[in-house]
Amino acid sequence: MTIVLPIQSLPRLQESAAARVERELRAGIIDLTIRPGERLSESEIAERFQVSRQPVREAFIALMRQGLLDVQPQRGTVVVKLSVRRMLDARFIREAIEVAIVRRACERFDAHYRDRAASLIAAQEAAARAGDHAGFQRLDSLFHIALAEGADCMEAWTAVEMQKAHMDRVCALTLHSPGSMDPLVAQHQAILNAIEDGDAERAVAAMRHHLSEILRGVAGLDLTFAELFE
Amino acid sequence: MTIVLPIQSLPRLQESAAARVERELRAGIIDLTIRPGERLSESEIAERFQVSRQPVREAFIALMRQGLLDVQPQRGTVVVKLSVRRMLDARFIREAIEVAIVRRACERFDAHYRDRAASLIAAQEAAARAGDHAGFQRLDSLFHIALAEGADCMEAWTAVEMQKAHMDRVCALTLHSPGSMDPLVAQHQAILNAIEDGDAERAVAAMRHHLSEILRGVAGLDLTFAELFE
DNA sequence: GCTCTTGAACTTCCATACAAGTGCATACTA
DNA sequence: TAGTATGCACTTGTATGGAAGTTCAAGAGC
Repeated sequence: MTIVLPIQSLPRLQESAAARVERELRAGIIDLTIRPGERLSESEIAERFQVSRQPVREAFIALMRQGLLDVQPQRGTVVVKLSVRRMLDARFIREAIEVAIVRRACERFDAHYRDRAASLIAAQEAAARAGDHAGFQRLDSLFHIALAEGADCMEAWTAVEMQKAHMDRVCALTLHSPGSMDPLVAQHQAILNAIEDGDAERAVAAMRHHLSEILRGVAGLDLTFAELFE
Repeated sequence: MTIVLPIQSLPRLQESAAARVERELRAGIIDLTIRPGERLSESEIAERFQVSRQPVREAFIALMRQGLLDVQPQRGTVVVKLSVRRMLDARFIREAIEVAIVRRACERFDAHYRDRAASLIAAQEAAARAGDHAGFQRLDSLFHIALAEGADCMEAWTAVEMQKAHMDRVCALTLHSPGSMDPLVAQHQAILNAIEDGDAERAVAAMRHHLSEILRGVAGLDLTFAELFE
């Protein structure tokens, strides 16, 4: 007797061409591999990815909605330049949502997610010691996601993620000195401690502090890299 | 001597076909003219709007990103059903951001926007007396926008707008009894008063109260209209 | 009667061709 | 020389045909 699995209900195994192009372009725009102000064209990108213009176009539109590309009809498409204003707007929105998340986490945050958050902090310590900045940043993201998931706010996280990109893009300019990651680990620990204690006000304050410290090293970058800013 | 205006720098006079389709479909989905669970198809919509399938496809993708359509590859596209969970998630995110907006408004809110907000409240009173619910809802939106604009947080408003759709969609089911609009006007007035006094805590409380009252009449609708909910 | 196969009728996804608009270099005119 | 057309090369926007995949029902085989 064979069991027939409902294959049709599974998500497609391979992501669409449009999704792949969007994902890769987005990563490049955020880590500044694709430079702010750079001119892109549908046909050029299509050739690079070996697909037709159509999926590229869909990716462009999606990235435009995220505020990462500026599609000018019949004129061209450019990567939007960095902007202090946009970065601060992103921080404002992100802080508003993440503060609400930790506030809720103080009410509902079961042991499973507490353990996960704790292990992510431990992993960050290791990454900091090893000087693995890329890994550190990935773990940082996972920590924030764990908070959102534990507070049952994943929809809110998707809203945060869009804003986060505008902060990450500016932060990608900062040089990563050896000890720069340690304070961030301590801040994560402070947030988690407050949540475990159920102390909402302390958790909120810790999150606000953390989000402000993330942007610590960006002051003056708009002057140093003036050509990348609008 | 003739002055040549830089026409090329103006935005295109006529919106693209894709934008038009998206705008009209979005409006229909939010006011439930297009019913939750209904099956759409690119070719059918293309024929209805007298355009090709391509711009329709782009509109579908955009609406999928907003959580309004569910595009299933090679299977079909359906209008996502209403969801109490999604509505509450939207309220959570919206409240987080709008609370932050009024908090900031208590610090920076110049006379121009104060007057505008006040006149919008007056207009809402008139609409309420006239029983013009559609106009009332438009003015409600404009009031919240005025707060965001006055607090210099327009980017935050665009984030709110996406979430607002999921609340509006459920609210579109409620019957509008004659006196149902008056409390909302009073709540707007309370928010504005607190902002004028620079009393952040009172403004925040007023906004939270307002947002909870908006969803006052929706309890039990998921049972009355079970077929529209997932 | 029940199970399995198969094919037709749909769907979304992608490739290609063409339409429409922009900007710039070049040549022409006063 | 300065100013003005004009055509070309480029862009994004739209239309259309076909590829790939899903669903469903009719019919063959047992």
